[in-house]
Amino acid sequence: MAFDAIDYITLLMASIHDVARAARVSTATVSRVINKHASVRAPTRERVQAAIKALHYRVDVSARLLRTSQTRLVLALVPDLSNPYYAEVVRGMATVARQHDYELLLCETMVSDARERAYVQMLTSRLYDGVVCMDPFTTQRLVSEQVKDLPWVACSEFVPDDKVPHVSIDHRLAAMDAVLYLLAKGRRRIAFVNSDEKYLYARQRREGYVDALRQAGVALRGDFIQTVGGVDFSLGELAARRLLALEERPTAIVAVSDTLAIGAIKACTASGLKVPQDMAVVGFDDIPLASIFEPALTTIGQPRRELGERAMHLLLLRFSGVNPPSETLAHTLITRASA
Amino acid sequence: MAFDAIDYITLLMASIHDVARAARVSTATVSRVINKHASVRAPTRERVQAAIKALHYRVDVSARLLRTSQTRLVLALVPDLSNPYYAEVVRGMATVARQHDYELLLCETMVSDARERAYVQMLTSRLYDGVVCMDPFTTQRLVSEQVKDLPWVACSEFVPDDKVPHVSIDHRLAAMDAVLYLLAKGRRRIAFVNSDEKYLYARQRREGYVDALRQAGVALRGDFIQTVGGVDFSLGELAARRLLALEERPTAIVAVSDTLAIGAIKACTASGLKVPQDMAVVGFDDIPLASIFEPALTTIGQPRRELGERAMHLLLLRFSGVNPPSETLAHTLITRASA
DNA sequence: GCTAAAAATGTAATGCATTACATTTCGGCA
DNA sequence: TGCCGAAATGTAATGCATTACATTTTTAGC
Repeated sequence: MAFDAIDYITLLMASIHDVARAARVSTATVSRVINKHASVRAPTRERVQAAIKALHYRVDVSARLLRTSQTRLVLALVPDLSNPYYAEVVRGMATVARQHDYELLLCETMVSDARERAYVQMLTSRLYDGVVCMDPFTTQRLVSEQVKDLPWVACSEFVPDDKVPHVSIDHRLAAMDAVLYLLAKGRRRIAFVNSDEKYLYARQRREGYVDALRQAGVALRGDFIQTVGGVDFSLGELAARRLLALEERPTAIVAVSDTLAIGAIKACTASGLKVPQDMAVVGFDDIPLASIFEPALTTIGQPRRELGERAMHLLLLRFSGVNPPSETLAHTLITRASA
Repeated sequence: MAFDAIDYITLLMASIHDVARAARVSTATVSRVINKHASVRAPTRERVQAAIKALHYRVDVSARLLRTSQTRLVLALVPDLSNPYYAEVVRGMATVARQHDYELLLCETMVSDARERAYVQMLTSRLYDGVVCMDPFTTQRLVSEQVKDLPWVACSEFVPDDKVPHVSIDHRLAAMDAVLYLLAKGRRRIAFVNSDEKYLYARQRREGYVDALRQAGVALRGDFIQTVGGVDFSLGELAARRLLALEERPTAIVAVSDTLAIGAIKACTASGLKVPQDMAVVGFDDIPLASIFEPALTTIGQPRRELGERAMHLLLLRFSGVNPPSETLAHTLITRASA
């Protein structure tokens, strides 16, 4: 590629002054053209637009930002992109954001630890007009202490009793529903596969599991609760293997995510058990795979897209100075083959 | 919460001047403390840090940016987050980026169409020091014409013969390997399930499929190529159903993604076929699910993490003014139960 | 205790777009 | 043709951190 005139100009990154000079107007007029103010005459506007084009001019967001302190950028903090749960939630957020001329950016937060400084730096950079946080509530509590002046809403995970608005299902009730369903099907020996109690959902679902059993008068067994620290398929397998190694095996498993449930099913069938006959399995989230897997997964469906949409709506409300109430959306028990 | 002094200050968003005044130093000294210059005496530094803390001061990135034109932010353009392929690639990018003090942000680009303006605006905002693009090459071509002055590398997808550095596997060869493997297993009637040829990988893999059959002297059949426009499980099912409806059914399927392959298997078993006996299926990408699914998926593995890592390395090289050569990484055929 | 060199700190220009307010130009009407 | 109000355009201040260069303070050596 030759080093021609256009490249040269591009290299210099034309400013609004260059455009103004080229179009023989003032910077104010250029700014008016850029921001579509009505009071610019057509010939002037055209001259300016031609200059913008010729010079490859683009607004420098940082300079604009310096005056308007608005980026129309929203940040979504997603703990783990390999968890298919988040994809649809994020899509809900992005859709609503774009309807209102905001752009959604994502940051995967759990990639490495000991990044708290970078994390806080990012949030205090004033580069984003707001944040939707899906991080574990344990993290949220820490971070929100340090980040005071940024419109902030929580989605799925939230600090209970906090003034930060959030959108979520009722995790405790959802887990109860799963357990009650299994009880209704005649299962008594119900195990619980949990991910990591740094997540509120994990804590509350465990509580729901415990409460449901208690209500039904079924004795709790500590070794029926397997907490494996994540939601990978392999961790589901691990949990199931442990459960199968017990003297008295469970006959049903509630897992806090579909991926764990699928891993568990895999381990069960691998050791010759039939699902659901020998082992009923209920998952959580109704990820796309849940209906495809064999056996198709009975699961607690979350309105994932809606969760994202509502979360973004709450954030937009915060932008306009309102402090909206939190919302609890309805979950659904989706019965398929696995239980 | 009471409207106390600290809230008030926070509301006003203290600037470097406020800190300077509070610490009885100049703004230059505050700046030096912030940026960890050596030449500030300990007592001064402490005074400044105390003031920063007391005033809840945070650097305004847009102002800093205005002078330094560096954000240490890198943008990754990801077409589709629900495709599990990308999660690991992105993780590779993020890891390398953070090692070099860059933060990786993601933008899901295929959420809605007719967004090209927003897209270009985002890329010309000068808010990012560089971009790693995984968008379909058809899009890349269009966009890169409009975005001239941003360090740019491509990952997996790329515009052939372009000067933009990229990292990818050899898609054509990979598809050939899949087909050759099936041929070696004695299958002749091999179908191909494709996603969307706006992706280079789709085009090149189809070419590989065609070339492999041609080399083996197997006649091509147009109806054995099913292009379904995406990689959802359900599209895989759709493609398989179409193939099964043919007078002369294929006995093997190569799908351009594991999700399509799994959908196809599902459709096959649903109509009573046994995989791999009646229908051998080979997928692409070796997503986590591939080894968990029943039957476990034979697939072409991509070094996903490494693709991301290398792509970010290329971008970092671009930052230092180098125009590095593109890289082709090795794929692997991973044989499991499905073929 | 004095001086020169080094270290610490300060001054002020700079980057770029926005916008309140000031000025010029235009169109319409007498 | 001349004048007025409206429309169009221009002027210049502003936001905030960085940094070259200038100035002050400290330190070391004698």
